[in-house]
Amino acid sequence: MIREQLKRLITQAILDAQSVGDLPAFELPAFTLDHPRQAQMGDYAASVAMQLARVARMPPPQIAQRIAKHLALGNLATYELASAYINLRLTPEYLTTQVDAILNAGEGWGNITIGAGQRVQVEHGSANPTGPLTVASGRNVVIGDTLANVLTAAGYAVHREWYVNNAGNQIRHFGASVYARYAQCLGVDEPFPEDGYRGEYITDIAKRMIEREGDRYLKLPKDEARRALGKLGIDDVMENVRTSLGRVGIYYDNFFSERSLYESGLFERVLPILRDKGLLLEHDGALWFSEDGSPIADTGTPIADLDHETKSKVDNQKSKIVQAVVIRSPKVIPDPTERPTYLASDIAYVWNKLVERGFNRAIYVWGEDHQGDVPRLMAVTRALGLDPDRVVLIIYRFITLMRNGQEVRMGKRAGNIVTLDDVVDEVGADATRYVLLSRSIDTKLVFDLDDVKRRAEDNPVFYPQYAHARICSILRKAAEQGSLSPASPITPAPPLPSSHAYAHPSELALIRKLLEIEEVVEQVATQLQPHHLTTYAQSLATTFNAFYRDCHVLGEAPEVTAARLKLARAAKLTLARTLALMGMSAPERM
RNA sequence: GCCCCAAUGGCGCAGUGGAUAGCGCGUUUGGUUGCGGACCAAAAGGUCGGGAGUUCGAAUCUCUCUUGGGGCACCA
Repeated sequence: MIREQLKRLITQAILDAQSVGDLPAFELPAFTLDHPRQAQMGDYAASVAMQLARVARMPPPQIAQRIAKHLALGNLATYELASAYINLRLTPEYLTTQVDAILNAGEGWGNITIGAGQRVQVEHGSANPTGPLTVASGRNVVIGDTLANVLTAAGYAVHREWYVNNAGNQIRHFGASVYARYAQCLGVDEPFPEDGYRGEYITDIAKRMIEREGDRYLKLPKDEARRALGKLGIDDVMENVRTSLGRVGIYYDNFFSERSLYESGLFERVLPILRDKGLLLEHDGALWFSEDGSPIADTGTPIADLDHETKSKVDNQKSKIVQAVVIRSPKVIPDPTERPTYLASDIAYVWNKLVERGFNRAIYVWGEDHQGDVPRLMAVTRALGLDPDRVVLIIYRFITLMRNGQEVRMGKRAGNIVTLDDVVDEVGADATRYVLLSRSIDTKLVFDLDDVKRRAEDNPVFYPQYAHARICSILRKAAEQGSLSPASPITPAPPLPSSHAYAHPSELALIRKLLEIEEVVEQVATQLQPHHLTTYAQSLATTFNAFYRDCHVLGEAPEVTAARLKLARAAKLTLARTLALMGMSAPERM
């Protein structure tokens, strides 16, 4: 990356200055290279001279001068001193060579290597398999999928996983609900369970069961029938979920069964690790996890677990001491063959991720309702002797869906859900993904269906796609005129003769913007904030449109047209890559 | 009560400890005898919620207060 190259050159200049005595000896602190606010100040600005004032015991401008004196930038960039700032400007010659570099990189353009092949798992989605994929889960899967795309581009070996919560109370209620509808559809007067799922899709599932299996479950003992139909129901739901995910371009490497944590005996193998450390406590017939092994008071009333202590002011959430969380209790789950509690699964699952499968990092994408579980998972991870830094929790805020100026209320139990399919039907997959990505995960997102549809003309959702289609149109026209072989829209052309270096400010601005994609990939991969992609896509399209306005491509002198066609192709490639990272299509026409 | 998140032009939001805080929508005024007007330009619009602190330098870090959202069950 260019920024890293420039940083290395500055570091070298400081070392050189020190070795000849222009600067005194000191340990070089970490420093940054920023983009100056004003373009006229250059492409990058180093404020390192100010940082060094104390250790070098010199006025910052003088330090800047002495660093600059040793700066060996070659033809990469030029520098200017502005007080203590060292401003660097990439040269047109260098920028010109980068257009070829972009086209040569092809589909790999924008990829960086910071991941160094580390194995990272992104677990996302993982909604209870008790109903269709809702638009609320849409934010989860789109965030997770996009991060997975970007981490892949950043050089990580990424594994995409959906955790199927096919155990526990909710599943029991679900099974009972399917059974009730099943019986009712077959004319049996079966009461609907109180904690049941009231959505109509349950009846649909029941009908499909009848079609496939007939009435044979009526002949089984109720408990057995409920369990069996629950299992089949989950399969049915998950199949539909997969179809819905496919419509927004989301695929998984694995669907991981929660139940398998018990069926494989893993849970019973991992639990002794905690027991041996004295972190498991029996109390009132239940089994508890207590991170510091502190005894549980016999209060006679249900123990409110989280009397946390603050271990560190820096990161409360992650380092909280968790004193008591129940792992197994007959009051919660009476059936000893069923999964004990949610935490029990988390214990086995994190072990499975980090030890059995050996991922370097396990990223969990969780909605804000799971925020309270963060300390528990971190505590369990520590207790198992695993490095908590290998567990990364991404907590995103929920979305509010608006239609006709009103908030659409949703609840899976009550059955008034808006599915992701509904939204995709209404506004399309690309717009759905774009909107869900467009805000920081830390802020709540208002998804106004009417907004996205109504203003299809001046809608920011389609702006980058429009720019892409516009480039395609130019390239098509060029092909008709014989300026470009239509068969090879992105194969590299021969390098430009140096006399045709790009010189127009709008050309150079566009190249600079194209090069930024690597920084965006790095930023998203390190901050795990996918909305930077939408910001970049907008500004990339804007920069291209300025080029389009100022620099005519076709009908200029042959060398100029050839050079600008190359630049247009590089812009098309960069737009397409950005859209692909967001999981959006790059249309040739709109 | 404890914990997490948010507060930035009229509205919606970006912003990596660095220079004159940006973008979209909206508003106003303009733009193509040429490649897609789903485009572009200009203008108006800001005490970055209040206060204190750290720092050469704070929208950004710390503390505190205010307001709003979420989480704090032997639920998931």
